[in-house]
Formats: sequence, C-alpha cells, structure tokens
Amino acid sequence: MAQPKCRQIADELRERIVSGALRVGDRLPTEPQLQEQYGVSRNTVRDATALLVHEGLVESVPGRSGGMLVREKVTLTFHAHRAEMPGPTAETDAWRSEVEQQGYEATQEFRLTIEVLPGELAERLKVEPESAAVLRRCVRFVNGQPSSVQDTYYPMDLAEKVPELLSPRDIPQGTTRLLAERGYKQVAYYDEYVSRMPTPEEATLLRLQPGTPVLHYIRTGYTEERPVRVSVTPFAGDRNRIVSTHGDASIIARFRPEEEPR
Amino acid sequence: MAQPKCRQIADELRERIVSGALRVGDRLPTEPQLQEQYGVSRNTVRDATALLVHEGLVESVPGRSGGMLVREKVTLTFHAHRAEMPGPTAETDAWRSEVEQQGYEATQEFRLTIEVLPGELAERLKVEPESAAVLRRCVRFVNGQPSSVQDTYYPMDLAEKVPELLSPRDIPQGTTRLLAERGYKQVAYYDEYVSRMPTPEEATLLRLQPGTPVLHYIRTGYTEERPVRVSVTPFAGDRNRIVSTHGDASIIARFRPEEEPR
DNA sequence: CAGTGGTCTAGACCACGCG
DNA sequence: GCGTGGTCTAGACCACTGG
Repeated sequence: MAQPKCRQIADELRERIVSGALRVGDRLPTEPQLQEQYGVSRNTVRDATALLVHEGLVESVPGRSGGMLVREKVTLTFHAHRAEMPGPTAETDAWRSEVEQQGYEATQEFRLTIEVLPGELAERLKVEPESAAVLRRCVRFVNGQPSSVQDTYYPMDLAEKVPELLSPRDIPQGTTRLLAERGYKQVAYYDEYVSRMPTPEEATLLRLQPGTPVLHYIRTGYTEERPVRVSVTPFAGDRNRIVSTHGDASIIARFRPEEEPR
Repeated sequence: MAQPKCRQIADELRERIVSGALRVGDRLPTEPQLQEQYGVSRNTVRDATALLVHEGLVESVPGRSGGMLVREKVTLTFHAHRAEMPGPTAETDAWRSEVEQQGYEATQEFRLTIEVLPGELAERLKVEPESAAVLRRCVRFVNGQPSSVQDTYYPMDLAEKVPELLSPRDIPQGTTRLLAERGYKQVAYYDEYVSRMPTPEEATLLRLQPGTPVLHYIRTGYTEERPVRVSVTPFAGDRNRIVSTHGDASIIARFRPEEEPR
C-alpha cells in the first residue's frame, strides 16, 4: 500500500476543506458515513480524522448534534513592539485595548505567587539558579475563551525595593510604568519566539484542542543596569499572532493604517 | 473512568521523561512490554505513545533496533533583528554565519519560480490579488537536516526594474543589498509570528515528525515608498527559536555577550 | 431517546532495518 | 530472521447532548 487508507481519506477531506467545499463550522461526514463511503473499519476512519484534528483543521464536538467541525481560525494580533513601550497606555491596558480594538471582549484573571525560579529563567535574569522570584500571572481571556497566560517573574531583591510588586492585585498603571517611576526604566527588550506543543498544564489552562500548538513568547526586560523581569507567555497557537516592527514605524503606518492604535 | 488508561500510561511515561529518569535518546519500553506492564491491549498502549509523540516528547524510529525514543531538543537561534539589517554581512550569509557560529553546518537549496501571488500576500505587498510575483525559495539545512524554508516574493514590476531578481541562482551579496544598491533600500520591517501545525507539504519539505508544529515567520520589507518584498518562512518548530530585540542593543550585548555576532 | 464521538479489546498482516 | 512500530479489522461499552 503506497498510501495508507487513513491518509487517503484524510487527504480527500482536507482537500474539501482547503478548496472551500467545506466551510468553517461545517460538519464532516459522520464516522458511519465515512465507513460506508470508503468501505473501511471505524478505526481507520478515526485514524483519518485524527490526522486532521492534529493538523488543527478540524475539531470534534461531542453530543447528538456535534461531530467533526471545520475549525474556525480566529486570530487576535498581539503587538510586541507596542506593548510596554513608552506611550500613554499602561501595559495591561495595552493588551486590553488591543483586544477591544479588534472587536473582542477582554477579561483577565490575576494571581501572585512566590516561586523558585527555574534555571532557564534565572539565567535570563542573571540571578542564582533556584533563587526565589515573584511570579505575577495573568490569564487572559478573549470573548471568555482563554487566549494566553502571561507569567512575569521579578527577582526577589527587586521586589524588596519595590514592594508594590508583591501586591496580590493587578497594578493599575502597569508594572512597567511602576518600575519606571521607581527608577527602573526598561530600555531594552530581548524577545524569543518558539513554537511547540503544549504541556498538559498549558492545554488545560488554555483549553486547547488536541492538535493546537502554543506560540511561546519570552520577553526579558532590561534597565540600563540589569535585567529586571522576564515574561513567559504561551499563546494559544490557533487564536493568536504576534506582530513586531523594526525601523521607521511611520512607513508601516502608511501602508497598514489599521495597525495604528486608537 | 475518570482518567482513560491511555492517558494514565502517557502521564507516567511523561513523568519519567521530564524528571530525567529517561534521557534524550533513551528508548521507552516496547509495546509488548507496556501491554504486559499495564495489562492493556496493544491499541491502548499505542494511544498512549501517540499522545507523547504529538506532544513532541517522543519520536518513533522503525526497525529492529528502533523504538520510541525520547526526542532531542536542538534549538538553532535565528536573530530576526540581525538578519538583513544594515551591516557587513549579506542576508543569506547572515543565516549561514549564524548557523556556523552556533556550531552547526549550513547548506541551502535555492529555486526560483514565477507564481501567482496568494491573496494574503498580495495584500501585504499592496498589489492586485492574483498578480504575478517572483518567488525565490531557499530551503535551509542544518547538519543536513531541513530546518526552514524561506520563500521571498517580489512584485513583478520590481523584477522588471531589477532584473537580477530573476537570476535563478543565489545572489552573492544578498537581495536586500542588491535592492539597496538599485535604490530600493528597505527601512522598515513588519514581522508576524504564528504557531501552527504544518501542512502536508511543509511536513514533507521539513521532514517533520508527527507532533511537530511550525513557527511561521512573515516579514514584509518596506522602502520609504512601498512594500518591496514579503518573506514567508516556516521554521521546524522543534529545531528553531527566533530572537528579536528592541531598544538599546548595547545593554543586551552586555548581559548576553554570546549573542554578539562574530 | 438516539446519534455523536471517546475508549478499549483481541486479533491480523505489513514494512523496516539490524544482525 | 525477527523484533520493532504502522496499519487495519470487527467487534464492544461508554459519555455526552439536543430533541
């Protein structure tokens, strides 16, 4: 068998989706229908649809009127260069206003904990491995659906100098601005982007369908003197896009006016 | 059953991997061993390992001395802000020198075609949908393994003014520099990052294991006057990381000296 | 209720690749 | 050869959810 049956079936269904014969929200044929149509066993049909699910093209909805649905591709755009850069809006509000500007509803859940800093992150902050850090976690929802989790770690010594960092509530003006007011103005950012499959925790937190990767975004912020914080943000890959610009922003604005805030 | 058997098995195996009991390159127990150990059927064992494969933790190697292996996590770092920015090195050489600096071997395959521009990209270049464009494709290999595919599209009218763009060979000084010499100096970039599962073509081209997402990177380059090119680069998610910086680069260099080129 | 997909079993044959 | 995983079959029971 040059091509396994499950792949042939998947290929035909995929073709129907990308060609537009099946549109977003449409139901694929049910498993019994596909068994009949291709003359294969149920498991083979399931192997085929599993391929499409893991490609992120299709999602399964349980129940009587459920089935395998062609998946929606929403994309919320997150502007890396805009967030937290000097400007009129505070950082958390920056995210909120981005979302609302794009016509969605934004909500957040905040939590503060003290954590032992994983080695990977200690290295970015240039502190001892295993040292303590303040973790400010913000789970961000778009239209009630979890969209990303921003975990920001501050070295413990910084939290002693800026005790508001230990406030277990969202800081209205944004922590970046607060730090700037306290003499810790961030003037450089180191951004990393990775695409990977979610850990089970991430899958739960972001309510990810099987076959959905995360876009992992790590930002390290520096003052003139030192790194002061590292933010680790897994974005649900199927619902987010990160945008960043370099060079003369006014040119971008000319050709992408929709990108301008406000 | 609160927790399906296949997940319990996957959880235990995952735990052994993340805890370090199983290291990169180690073999998981074979299917018969797991059947025996957990008292389940072979399909259940396979459902369990399939979960790990789709999480990107494990890969299967066929043959007598194959099996399910804990997967290696290489990460090549690609510096978005460095590539193509004014500097001494040309753009393709920039990639090559990045790879070699990180201790790997770099090879590339180049191909030129004329394509009908997909609507998505036509929009970025501000040309009519369905218009023709020059596609310069570069498949990039690290240690002989495909790592990313850079597809760069130039509007046809630009190719008429800069006919070297139609050269079916790699352009030694780099197309960005060539364009600059011809009066099309790019002064602004619009970068987009998306994480998603590969299309079958991408999976083939990048030889992706099941469960490997791609990090999709799209850069639109602008002169003072207009967008002149759009590069679409799917990176194999398991082998790449993209880095970008904002603000005062000298501060980054102080804390991450390894990041400095040369 | 009836029909959807989710999980599981117990078999079978095959392609691969090391020894 | 022979053990690895890859594919497939034909059954079974279950959880979920709209009508």
